[in-house]
Amino acid sequence: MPDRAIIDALFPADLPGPEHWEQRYPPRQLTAGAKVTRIAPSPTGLMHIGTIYVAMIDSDVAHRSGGRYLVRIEDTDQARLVEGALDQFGRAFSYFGIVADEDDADGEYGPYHQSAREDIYLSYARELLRSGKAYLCFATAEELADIRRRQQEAKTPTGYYGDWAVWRDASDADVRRKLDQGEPYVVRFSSPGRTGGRAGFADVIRGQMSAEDNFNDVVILKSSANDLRLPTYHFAHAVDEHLMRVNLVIRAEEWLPSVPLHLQLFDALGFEPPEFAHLAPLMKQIPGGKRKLSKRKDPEASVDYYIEAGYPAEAVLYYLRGLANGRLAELPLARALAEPIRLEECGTAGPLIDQAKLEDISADHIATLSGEQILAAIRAWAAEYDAELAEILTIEPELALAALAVERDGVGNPRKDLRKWSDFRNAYGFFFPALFTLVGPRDDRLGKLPPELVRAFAADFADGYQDLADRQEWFGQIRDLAAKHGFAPSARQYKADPTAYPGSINEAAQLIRVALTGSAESPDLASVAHVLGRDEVLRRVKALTAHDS
RNA sequence: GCCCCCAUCGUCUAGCGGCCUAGGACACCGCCCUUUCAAGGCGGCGGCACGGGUUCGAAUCCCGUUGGGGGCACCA
Repeated sequence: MPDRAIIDALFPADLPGPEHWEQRYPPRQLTAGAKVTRIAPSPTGLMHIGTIYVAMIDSDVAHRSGGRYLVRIEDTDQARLVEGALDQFGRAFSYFGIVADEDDADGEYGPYHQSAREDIYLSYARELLRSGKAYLCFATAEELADIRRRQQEAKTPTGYYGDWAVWRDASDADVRRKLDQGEPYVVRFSSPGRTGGRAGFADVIRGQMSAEDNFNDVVILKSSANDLRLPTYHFAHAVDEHLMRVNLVIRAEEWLPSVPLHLQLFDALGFEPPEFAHLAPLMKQIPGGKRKLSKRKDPEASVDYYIEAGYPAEAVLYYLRGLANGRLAELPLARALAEPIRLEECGTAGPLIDQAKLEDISADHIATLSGEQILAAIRAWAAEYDAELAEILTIEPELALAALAVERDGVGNPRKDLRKWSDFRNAYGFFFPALFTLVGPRDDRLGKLPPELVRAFAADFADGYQDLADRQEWFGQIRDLAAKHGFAPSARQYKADPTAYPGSINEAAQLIRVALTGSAESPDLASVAHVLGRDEVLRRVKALTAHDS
């Protein structure tokens, strides 16, 4: 046991002991079986879609059980903090409607960001030091690098343990000398584990597990040279879960190997460990294999990717829930969102994120929405990501509604041409004169039709154009003109003798389609024409009669 | 190098000893519908990684091999 005076001198004299924190954060009064869960993002960059995935599960499991779900910000790595990350977290959670019961804004067990919990960590670190369960380590970065190199050469496990852990049993005199010289130190956990030992533990998803026990004397308190004496993840994890009275830790599988260490930490601290549930990580397909979705390499790993593209939150959530519990993927969206997620049903193999599947889900979902709902969502999206569109929609909401009504209102099989809000500009932008560029007779989109024919056809069309209500009658205008200008009455007849016609009725219709929509693909032409109105139709068709300047 | 996790169509999965000739969804292909597209309808392609066991019987249980993923930081 080290000299207590040495240890106490390292901490503020008025630093409270553990009993203070125990009182300050008493056990929660919850019904039996209530789960307290937490999401613990680190503000070192944009939020990962996996964080939403886990948060959604955390929140669902907590609320189903009558428990609490909280957000804890893990900002112990002060060097890697990214400006604005916290704001982005807020936007991301709110976009997906994942609301915390407790966070920095509201909660009895805070502060909920670790950089404000220094005293708490210090208090428990001192306790471990006093009882000899932790020790001061003065090894420099160079010395540690050297140890690692030699271990790798000797093909022995890397780490600070056994004979390598020279400061573990250092004498008080040696420690005092270093301290007197003003050398910075870290606090290391004195692991009770030994090489070759085994550790068993239960995982809610995977059942009984067994792994090599931890024998590494990990750092629990970072360098004394830092302004803030902050803990490493492992130590903060043990202290925070206990004091926040979290009883179920749901996290990604990458943490599985450190469970033995965490269990040792909980035990050394005298804490009851929480239950663990380790989720399979979200993966990405790459040539020749798959790997964990990486924020650095994969744009679709970031939550912002989905928000900026304008995928409806419900669609993304539905997709994610299906990934968590396959059972939910078979259910209709509304039911799947209402059904509980069951940890026992979570898969153990990392699923690949399938963009095509998400888009299919999203298109199906948007097709169930009314024009008003779609417009409201697009306006909210555009306000943030497409200022020009936002302004146009503000000026002409009626036009937007009329455009969205085409093949949507009153039909059994609504159009599925919107997979995300950013698709709107492409699919419906042509309805708005401000977003439409007139098409001339030589435009590539008209195909191979000779410009003279295009001009003549368009002139004739404009001449006799009537804004007929009946779709068949409206289209009759094209049919009649097509016959007059020598187009084949059907694609079949045209195919039978392609040299006899400039094209078929298809090409004739396409001519008007391109003029009206600027695209070879569009909703029903007659409906489009009605929404556009007679004047706008004529303006666009007459542009086809223009002569080269 | 050491440790851990995982393994059913291209993808997500159902399956938890006989109901499996392995079911569904997405993707893909074909046909139908059709003035284009998006849909929709119908059909098709396509899988238990491999090798040993256990058993009357294995996708399902056990062992091994291979393959994939992750961990071994004063990052989380």
